[in-house]
Amino acid sequence: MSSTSDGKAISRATIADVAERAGVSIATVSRVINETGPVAEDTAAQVWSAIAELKYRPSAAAKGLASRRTHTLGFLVSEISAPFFTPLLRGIEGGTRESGYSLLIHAIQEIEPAVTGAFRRPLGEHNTDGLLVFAGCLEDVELAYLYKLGFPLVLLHQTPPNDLAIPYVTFENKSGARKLVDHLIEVHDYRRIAFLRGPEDQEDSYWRELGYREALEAHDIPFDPALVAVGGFNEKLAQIPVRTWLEQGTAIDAIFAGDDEAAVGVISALQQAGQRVPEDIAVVGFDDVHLYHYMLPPLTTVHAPVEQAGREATVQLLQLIQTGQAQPLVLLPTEMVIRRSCGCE
Amino acid sequence: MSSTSDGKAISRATIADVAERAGVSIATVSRVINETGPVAEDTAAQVWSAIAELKYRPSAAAKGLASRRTHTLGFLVSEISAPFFTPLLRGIEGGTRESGYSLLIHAIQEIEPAVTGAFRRPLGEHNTDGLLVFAGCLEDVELAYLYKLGFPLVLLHQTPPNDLAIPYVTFENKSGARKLVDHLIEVHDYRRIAFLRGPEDQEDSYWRELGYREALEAHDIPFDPALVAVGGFNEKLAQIPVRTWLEQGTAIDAIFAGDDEAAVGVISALQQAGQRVPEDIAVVGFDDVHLYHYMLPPLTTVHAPVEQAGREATVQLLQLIQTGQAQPLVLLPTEMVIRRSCGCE
DNA sequence: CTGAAAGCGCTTACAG
DNA sequence: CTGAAAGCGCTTACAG
Repeated sequence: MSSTSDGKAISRATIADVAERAGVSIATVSRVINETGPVAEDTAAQVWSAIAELKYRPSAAAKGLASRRTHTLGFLVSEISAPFFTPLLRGIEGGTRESGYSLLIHAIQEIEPAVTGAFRRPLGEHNTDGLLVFAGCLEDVELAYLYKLGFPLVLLHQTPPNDLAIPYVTFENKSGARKLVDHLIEVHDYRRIAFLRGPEDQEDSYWRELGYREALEAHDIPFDPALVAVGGFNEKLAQIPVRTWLEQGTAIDAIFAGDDEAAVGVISALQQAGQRVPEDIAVVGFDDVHLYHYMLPPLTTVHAPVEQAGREATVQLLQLIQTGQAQPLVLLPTEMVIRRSCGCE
Repeated sequence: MSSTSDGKAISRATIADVAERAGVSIATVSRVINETGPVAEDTAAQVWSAIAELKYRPSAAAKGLASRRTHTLGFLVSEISAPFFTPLLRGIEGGTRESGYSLLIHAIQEIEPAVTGAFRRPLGEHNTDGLLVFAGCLEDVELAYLYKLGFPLVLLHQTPPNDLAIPYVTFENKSGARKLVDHLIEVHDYRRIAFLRGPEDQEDSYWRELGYREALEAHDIPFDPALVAVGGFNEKLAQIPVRTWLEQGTAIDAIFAGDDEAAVGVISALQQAGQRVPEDIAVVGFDDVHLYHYMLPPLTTVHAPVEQAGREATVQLLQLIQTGQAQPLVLLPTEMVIRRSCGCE
C-alpha cells in the first residue's frame, strides 16, 4: 500500500521495519520468526507478509550477539586437497545443512605458535558454536583451552590429548589392515609383505601398522624391520623405499602401501622398474576414496567410510552443542575391497 | 596480578574486561586491536598484554553488528563432490584465508522456489559481505535482488542473467576444445569425431561444442548431428550413447567426451564392448582435474586451471567488496594435455 | 497473546 | 592520544 511496496526498495529491512509494516512490536516479530512464544494467527500472517514484502532476512550478527549463539559450525582442516577431503567435507556439509547450521571452513597453513596465534584464530568460540577438528590442526594447548571453556569440540582421526574428554571419530584402521594382510597371506600365500608408514604423527598409520603386525604374528611370520619404511601416505614419497628395495634386491611378495595414494606411487615405481603388478609383486592400499579403480591393475584396498565419518562427527558435535553430551568415540567399520592388484581374479 | 591471572578463568573475556585490566576505555582497546586511530605505545602494550592474559578474542557477531561487515565470504555450490570441486574450493579457501576473511560454504540441495525460499537463504546479505556463486546455484530473481541491493557477487562458470553487471570467471572452453579437436583432425587424421554434451544448462558444454564445431568447419568436415549426443559430464550417462553408436555400427574415429568424467565412462563402455582405445576409437576429455592419468590409456584432455579460477573469483569478489569495482570477466586459459588416449605416442 | 526495555559486545563519530 | 555515549539489530525476561 505504501509508496515503497513496488520493489524499488534498495536497502535492507530490519526487524523494526517489519514490525512497523505489520503494525506490531519487534518482540512479536521475533516470536513469529523463531516460533518462540505464542502469537495470534492473524498477527503471524501479517508479520510473514511484511517479511515477504520487505524481503527481510534477520541479520546473523545481531541474532548471534543477542542470542549468544552463532548457529555456525567450524571445520578446521590441514590439507584441503587431501584424498579424503572431498567426501569428508560432503558428510560434514550435509549434516550441517540438514540441521540448519552454517559451516565455516578453514584450512590451516601451518600451526602457528600458540603464543602469537591465540588472538587471531580463524575459528573458535568467537565465531562458531562448535568445532570439528581434523587430526593435527589444533595444538594441544588450544584444544585444552577450548575444552576448559566448555566449548564443543569433536576430533577427526585423532585421539584427544591428555585427559580431555573430547569426542572423536575415526575408522577401524587396525581390523581393516588386519583383514587385508590376512587376505594376502591366506589367499595368496605371500609371506614377504612390506608395509609403508604414513606421516610421523598419523594415528591412522599407527593402527594400520598394528593390524599388519597382528596378521603376521597370527600366521607365524616373523616381523622384518627391513620390510617397513615410510611412504608418507604420498605418491612421490612412497616411490623412494620401493626403489631402494628393488636396488637391494630385497625379496618381497607384496606391499601394503599404507594408503591408496602411496599405493599408486608404489605401482608406478614398480612398473617403471619393469616389475609386473601383481604377478611379480602385489600391491594393496587403504581408503578406497579415489578413483583408483580405473587404474591398471585395479587397486585392492580397504574401504573407509569417509563421508560417513564427516556426517557422524557433525551429528556428535550438534548433539554436544544441544545437549552437552556426545559419544566419546565413534569407530566406523572398514571393509576390504578386493580388486586385482593383490593378485585376485 | 589479580587473582584471576592463573589460567583458572572459565568464561570468555569481553572488550570491557580487557579495557578494565589494561586500565583504559573500550574505545582504546578497539583502536589498538583494529589499528584504527592513534594510540600511545605504552597503552597499546598494556592492552595487548591484557588481551593475552585474558585470552580475549573479539566476538565476530558483535563486531559484525557494530561495523556492518561480517568479514566473511560465502561460497554457494551445487554438487560438492563434482570433479573440480576440490581444486576450486582450494583456490577459494586460499584466497579467502590470505585476505583474512572467513569462508562460509553451502551446497544447495535443490533450488527452492524463490517465493518460499527467500527468507531462509543459507547465504546472503545477512551473513556475508559477498558471495561466490557457482553456475546454477542461485535463481535469476535472487541474483537480481542481491545485485540491486548492491551486494557483491561473483559468478563462476555462468554469465550473469539479463543485463546485470555481475563479474564472472570461467575458462577458455571454446579455444580449448578447438585445439583439441584440431589435434584429432590434423595429427591423427580422424574425421568421424563424436561429441558428448554436458548437462542441459551447462555453459561450459555449450562453448566446448562451439569449439568442436569450429574445428570441424575449419577442416571442411561436415557437422553430423548423429555424432552428437548427451554425456552429461557424467561417467554413467556417457556410456549410453556410446553403446547406441556401437550397436548401430556408427562409424566413429574418435570421441570428444565433453569432460573427463564422461571420457572415463566412454572408455569403459568401449573396452567392455571389445573396442581398443585408442587403436579402434580414440577418446579425449576436458578438465584434467582428476587423477585420470593413471588410467590406461592415459587420458588426453584439456587442462583447465580450476584452482586458479577459484582464487581469481575470490580476488575479484574481495576487490568488489573493498573498492566497488571488479573485472567484468576473467577468462582463464586452458591448455591441451596430450597423453595416449588420442592415439599419440 | 503482546509490548516496553534492557542488554548482547562491539564500532564510531564527537569532544576534549 | 583518550574517553563517554550512541547505536548496530536482534533476543529475552518482565509486565500486563
